[in-house]
Amino acid sequence: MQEPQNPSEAVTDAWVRLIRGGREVAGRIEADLKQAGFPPLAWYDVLLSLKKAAEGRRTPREIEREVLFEQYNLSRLLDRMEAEGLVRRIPYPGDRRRQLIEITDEGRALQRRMWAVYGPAISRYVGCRLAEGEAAELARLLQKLVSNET
Amino acid sequence: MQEPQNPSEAVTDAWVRLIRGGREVAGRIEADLKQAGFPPLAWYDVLLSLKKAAEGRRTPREIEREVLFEQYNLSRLLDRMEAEGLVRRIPYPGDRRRQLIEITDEGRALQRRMWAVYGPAISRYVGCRLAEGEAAELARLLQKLVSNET
DNA sequence: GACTTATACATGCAAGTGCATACAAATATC
DNA sequence: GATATTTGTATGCACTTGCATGTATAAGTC
Repeated sequence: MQEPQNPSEAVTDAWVRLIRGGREVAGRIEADLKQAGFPPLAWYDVLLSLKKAAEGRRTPREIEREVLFEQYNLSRLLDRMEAEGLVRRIPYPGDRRRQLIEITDEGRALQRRMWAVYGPAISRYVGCRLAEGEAAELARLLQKLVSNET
Repeated sequence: MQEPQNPSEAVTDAWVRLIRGGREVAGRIEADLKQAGFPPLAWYDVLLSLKKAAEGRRTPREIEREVLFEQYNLSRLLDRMEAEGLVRRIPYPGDRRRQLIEITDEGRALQRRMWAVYGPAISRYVGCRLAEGEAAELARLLQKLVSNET
């Protein structure tokens, strides 16, 4: 593999816009959620991850990997979510180190109510600004950034 | 303007990858910087913003807008950077509410030393994964997300 | 020119995060 | 099967961030 040199202008530009754009759009969407009285996106990510899982259960490790959370960070987020009755920690059969996080009915309900704000926000701040083909192309290019090399 | 509906799958996908990809790549780059003993990217952003400015000076407001920082956040970041001798606060002529932030020689030096790590990191984690045209296309698409509408 | 409003920056306090490390159970090693 | 290593999760502490608000100066209004 080629030793890394200084990046071209196009590459630097893409990188800067990736960060700035991501922050900008995330900020707008988070603002919509907050204004509607909802918790941050991280909560939604966890709820959705659990909802998609079989029986609404996942280990913390699985959630971490899916939503790119630090272990200690997720641990405390789950504390808060459990305190709100959105998830429940249950023992992992056959391994007492582990645990399963299970989404509650209340958690499912919150996920649905958040989507009613979140979905339209994605449309407003992303969908409305890109043609369908552009969105697909953007997704494809971003995909290339996260493959497992280097 | 169209009332926002639920986003298409391509749009949602682009959004999710934007956030996840941005976090992932930023994490890798920050890790390289930290490992080299440097402060976080936010510091670099401020230093570069000042360096590009005429006489190495900008008001906090200008910096905020360029790097998308919260006001209170930048205020405290500048405290830390000033404590490290990287920038200096000087009075703004004709308006005693404002101030000018000026980069010091030490600040310029740090920016250069950080670039020696940062530039190659951008190459490694972005440049190496995209053809030149793809990088340009990515930049173009991301650009569309931050124009001033809605 | 007194009074209100707006702008620029700072700050107390609560909440979140990073880092290192602790703790506990499981697995590997001998 | 005792000991060391690894894996999964939690936590103390320092630092950072968000929110609300404070302070000071400038600009607008009458």
